[in-house]
Amino acid sequence: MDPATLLWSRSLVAVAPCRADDGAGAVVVTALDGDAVVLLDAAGRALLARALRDRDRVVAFADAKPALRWLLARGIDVARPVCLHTLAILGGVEPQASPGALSWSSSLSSSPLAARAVARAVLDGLDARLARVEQRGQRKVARLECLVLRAFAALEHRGLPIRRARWQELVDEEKRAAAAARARIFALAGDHVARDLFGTPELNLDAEHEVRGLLGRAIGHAVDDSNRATLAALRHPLADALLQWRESQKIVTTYGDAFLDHIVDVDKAGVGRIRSTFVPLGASTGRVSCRDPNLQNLPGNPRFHEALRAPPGRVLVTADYGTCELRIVAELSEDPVFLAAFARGEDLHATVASSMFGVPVSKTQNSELRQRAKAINFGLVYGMGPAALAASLGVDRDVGEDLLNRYFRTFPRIRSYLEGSVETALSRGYSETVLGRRLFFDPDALAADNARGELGRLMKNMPIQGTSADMTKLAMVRLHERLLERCQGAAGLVNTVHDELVVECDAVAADVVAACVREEMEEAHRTLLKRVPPLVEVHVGETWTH
DNA sequence: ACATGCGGCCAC
DNA sequence: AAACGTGGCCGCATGT
Repeated sequence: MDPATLLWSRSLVAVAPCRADDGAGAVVVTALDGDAVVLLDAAGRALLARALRDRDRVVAFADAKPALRWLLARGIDVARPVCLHTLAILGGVEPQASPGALSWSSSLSSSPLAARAVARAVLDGLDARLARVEQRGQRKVARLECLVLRAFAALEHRGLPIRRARWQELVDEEKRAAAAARARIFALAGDHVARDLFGTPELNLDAEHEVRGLLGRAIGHAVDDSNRATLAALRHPLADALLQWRESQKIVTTYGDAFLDHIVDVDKAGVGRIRSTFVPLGASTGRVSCRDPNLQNLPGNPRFHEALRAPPGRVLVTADYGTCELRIVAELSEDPVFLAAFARGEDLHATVASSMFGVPVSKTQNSELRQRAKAINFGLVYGMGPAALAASLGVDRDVGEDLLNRYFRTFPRIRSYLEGSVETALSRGYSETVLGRRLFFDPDALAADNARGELGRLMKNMPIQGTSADMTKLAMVRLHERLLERCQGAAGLVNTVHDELVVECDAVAADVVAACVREEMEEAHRTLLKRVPPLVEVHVGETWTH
């Protein structure tokens, strides 16, 4: 069929990219009544670009994100993608349940013939996948998850800007620090470490059991593990040196050579790009995961964030939802003190402490009480118990228990909300976010005696963490479309870290873009949460700033 | 050469 | 000391 006719006359098409003999690639477009191969020469690209950016045309893919990224690299943007892979996850379709899935879900087919089979399988499978999604009540979630793939494809395509040489310097500094700490360790260890003929210590600091053995010999005190808390509690120079070595070595190994290898396209100003893979449904709660490399756990140290710098004439707009998860708790529990504190823009931790202890509290007045309230606020999101609270505050268990009792006595709505989360999940078999995102539990796990323990914490946490994910993804969809309208390709997302967005744009557009980011994030919040106002903190700078 | 589990640790 | 949620990456050790 004539490609132009097929593309313009159909509101639903399946698209599969493939290699082509000319090397530029091709796209197979399939509708219910025919297919067309579009070669990506200048004319083909123009035709596809016009047809696929049309908001009234749904474009289905086997696995949309890599396909969208492949198309973006060829100047083609898709306004309304649908992703069968995403629908399968939300529909609870096991990978084994769709035989041959691997054969047609690969993002780039080797020939138009293979791509045609993929596109037809997509069209054939779409209704069944949608039915499963509908059956699970995940239609709204599916719509969001499909639309957000467009933003993620663009984010990956653009890449995070980074000053390669500066990052290398920081890693080199850590290499020197690690070597110095290593020398201190072996000096302090003395005869407790065996040495070879040349005096080289025969102990591998990377081997946890060898480190424990050394600690046992040198300090005369056996330890069950060698994690940071244990080493710190030893209060021994050797343990301190080990902690310093671990800290530096972590940077060197995780953010060193392997990380630097991901930097590509370094420009004349020394700014390169990292194009990671984001997995929008990477976490069971609805959160995004990120890999190769993970851009969601970069060192918080400002020196590293300052190495993430836009090219000359460009800036980074960074924005995050302040106290996002506690606002969600306030919304869902309807606790009057929480709601009032957020409505008035108060310091929530101080207000909570003041309510609990009946005395005035601020960052300067009775700040130790504020610290306790903050620890509880932080932990309750995770379904924390008294022991964990005591540990995080460095107090005895019974003190932790008293604190938690006092907390729930002061905020009974929070207790009943959290208990309600568990009851609802146990009776329905799933936990749910504000948008309606569901996490279904294994019936065997629900039937287990300890379902209220480990599973209970997950049931308390999922609606909170998941609603935060709903909000950030909604903001991404809104912002991506807004920036396309406002700035064409000149501004775009370059990272997202759970409750934070990072956008790169021209310096002269910084104020306009910052306002867009704020508005779309606030509007995403208001779409989901009606009782709590949004708090979006926005920064503009040449580097990633907090 | 790959995969898996684990301890440890980075982020939110 | 830790006994709270979600991830990914490192090295080691063990398996195929």
